[in-house]
Amino acid sequence: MVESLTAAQRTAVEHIDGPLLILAGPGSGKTRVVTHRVANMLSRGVEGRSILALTFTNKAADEMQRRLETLAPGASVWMGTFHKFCATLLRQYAAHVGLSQNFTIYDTSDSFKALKLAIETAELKTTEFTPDRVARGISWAKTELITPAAYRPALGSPLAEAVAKIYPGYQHQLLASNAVDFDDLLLHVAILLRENAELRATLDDRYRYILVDEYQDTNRAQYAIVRALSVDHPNLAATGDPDQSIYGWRGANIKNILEFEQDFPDVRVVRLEQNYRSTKNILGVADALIANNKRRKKKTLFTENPVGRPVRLQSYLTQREEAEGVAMRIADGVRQGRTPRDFAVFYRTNALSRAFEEAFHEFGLPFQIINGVEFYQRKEIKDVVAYLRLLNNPQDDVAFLRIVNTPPRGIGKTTLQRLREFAVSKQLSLLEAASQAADAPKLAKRAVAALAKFTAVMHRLQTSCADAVEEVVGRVLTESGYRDFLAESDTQEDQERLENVEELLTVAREFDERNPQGAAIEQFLEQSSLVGDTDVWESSNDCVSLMTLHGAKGLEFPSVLIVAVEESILPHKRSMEDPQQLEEERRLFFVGITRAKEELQISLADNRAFRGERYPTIASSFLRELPQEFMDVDLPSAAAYPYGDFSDGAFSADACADDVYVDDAGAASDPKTITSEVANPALLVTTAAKLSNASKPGSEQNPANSAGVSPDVFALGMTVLHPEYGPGKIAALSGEGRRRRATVQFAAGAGERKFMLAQSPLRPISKK
DNA sequence: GGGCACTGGCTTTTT
DNA sequence: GCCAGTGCCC
Repeated sequence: MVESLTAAQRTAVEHIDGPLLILAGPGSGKTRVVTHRVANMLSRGVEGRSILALTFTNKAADEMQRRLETLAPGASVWMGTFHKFCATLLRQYAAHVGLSQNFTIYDTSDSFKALKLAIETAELKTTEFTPDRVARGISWAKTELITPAAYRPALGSPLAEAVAKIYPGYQHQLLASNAVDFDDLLLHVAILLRENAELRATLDDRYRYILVDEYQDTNRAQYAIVRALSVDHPNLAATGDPDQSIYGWRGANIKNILEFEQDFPDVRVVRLEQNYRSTKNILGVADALIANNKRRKKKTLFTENPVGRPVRLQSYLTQREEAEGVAMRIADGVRQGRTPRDFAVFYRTNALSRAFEEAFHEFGLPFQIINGVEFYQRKEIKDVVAYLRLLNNPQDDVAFLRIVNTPPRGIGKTTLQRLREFAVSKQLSLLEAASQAADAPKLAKRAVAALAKFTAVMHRLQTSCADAVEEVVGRVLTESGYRDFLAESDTQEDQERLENVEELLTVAREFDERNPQGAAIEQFLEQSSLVGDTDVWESSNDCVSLMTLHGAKGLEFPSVLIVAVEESILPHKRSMEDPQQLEEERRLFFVGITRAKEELQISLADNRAFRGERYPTIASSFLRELPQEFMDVDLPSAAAYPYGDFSDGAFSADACADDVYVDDAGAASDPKTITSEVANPALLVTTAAKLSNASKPGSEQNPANSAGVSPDVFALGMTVLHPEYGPGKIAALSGEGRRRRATVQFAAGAGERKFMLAQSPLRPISKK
């Protein structure tokens, strides 16, 4: 097996003891090297159980596992995400940090609720800062390994002061609920290792060989964990690529990889620079782009692959045309012998996916959205899972509050308010408090009875906890009344919810099949909180994949289309000010480009709807960093203003490398760059004005819809005509002017629909 | 106590 | 455009 490797790859594969840093460019066969290395270690007598392979995503872990399985069938090497590893460890040592072994893992929205509870309990006012920002502050502290006790607000930062006030209460709330948030999984373990020398030594010895994938994405907590396990046995192999560091926003510290060599002086560094994935054109574009970053380790990417087709840069008039154009390209490709799964569409934010979904529907192209609204995030699924959580961990207050009145049992705000007061005063969990509700002062008889009903449900369910998960879920659905509640509803939404809930039964069954020895609900819950449903994504589905650029990391496709490459989308608005964040945006683009094996199209639209309104766009400043020698540029529309000089070859990376962060005035002084024209405010204004005139008939004050009717004309009870749904009656109205909305009840089976009147094709056919 | 309608606020990316 | 929180009415 070793023969098929290059010299650099072989060096990495044959390295066993001592620290190793593999700097692996995109498509350089990193996973192959890592798995071969593990196989090599095993064949040299290293025990599987002493090897620990940590990844950042489940996807990466699965892929590694799969590839290792073909090289060394049956090897039992621990592979998984940091979070999963920490969860497993923490279950063993829960008592050390004040948890019980059956603790719950809160996802972001659960944590958010816990935070609000903490704020309420402490009767703190957070008028100044939204819980959202406080949550981020706490999360940041946790990834920096700062405990509530150690937290010191930065001087002169009101937000930090708010965090300082709330953080201890939040952490108390979590511990009282026997729960952890995502950051806690790492934090608790890192602290545990720091403060318990004996345990640290034991684990260091247990996991003698550690591999960390995507090392550039590790945060301080992860770094601390890995370091703590590599003191006596510093056999740490880190793989990564600083150019693909795209998680700085959640605390990833690119320094960890940039300074690896200082951390481990005897490290062997291997550079994998040959790319086996992409064509010369694609790689050329990627390489030129990333050369604009200053904070990096220089790498020379090269490939022996064919030149391939030029990279296309394509503009469209509207986002709709972009979506249709992309769909059409893919449909063409399929006609010429490709298959849908060869294609992927990448966008910066999930919100951009909609236009493509619609266009793909229209063209009859099968597609799947990776990490859209995840299954486990859906309300109905979270509801049912909350029952399981409360069964598994009766202290889980967030779960309690979620389901105590779901389905409705006549338990309202006031009741819960009083119940909470009672619980706090008696130091009880909410479920305990509920079962002693009769003793609570201020609680009405009716409320006590309603609570008793709920606790009775939970007690009945408790008796069957040990059964197969599918059975438990089934009983939850029946006993709780949730299934009947959904089944009796006649809205279509609830019917879909019912289907999803039934789907959860399938998920549970599959889980049972995989864990025949009757693994507890606990594992099922852990899976549901730590593993998204990305596993569903398999190349087995012959679908076009739609995903964010972040989601694309680690994947590859024969043909890639990156869309909406526009200023304030890529780079994102929030990242444009700060040079470091801007570099991260560039890396994100780089990651997207380097996913492509054979074909790449980069596109943008001249105007785009945002929050329901149209805006003219500005081409991404990154585009001018792409060398046109590798490209085929098609910018047909008049509004392609930023590209006036494209054909002059003003786009070499060097020409622009230094003024990436320069403000408008600075860039405008150079007439040869794109920004020079983008930055011309006058030009922009003209374009904007032209566009809004073209796209909005009628004046700003008196907008008319596509049927030429002003929104003001519509009135409650009026009969209206829709070209597709036919006649209907206006059931509700709200808003004013452009934002005026109507709910229309249609006669012919179209049901009830909502419209923005100014954009709808509705027209009145009779007054009242 | 529950349901509905309206307003306002916000939208990056994910374990 | 969407959701969540709020306030109002039954």
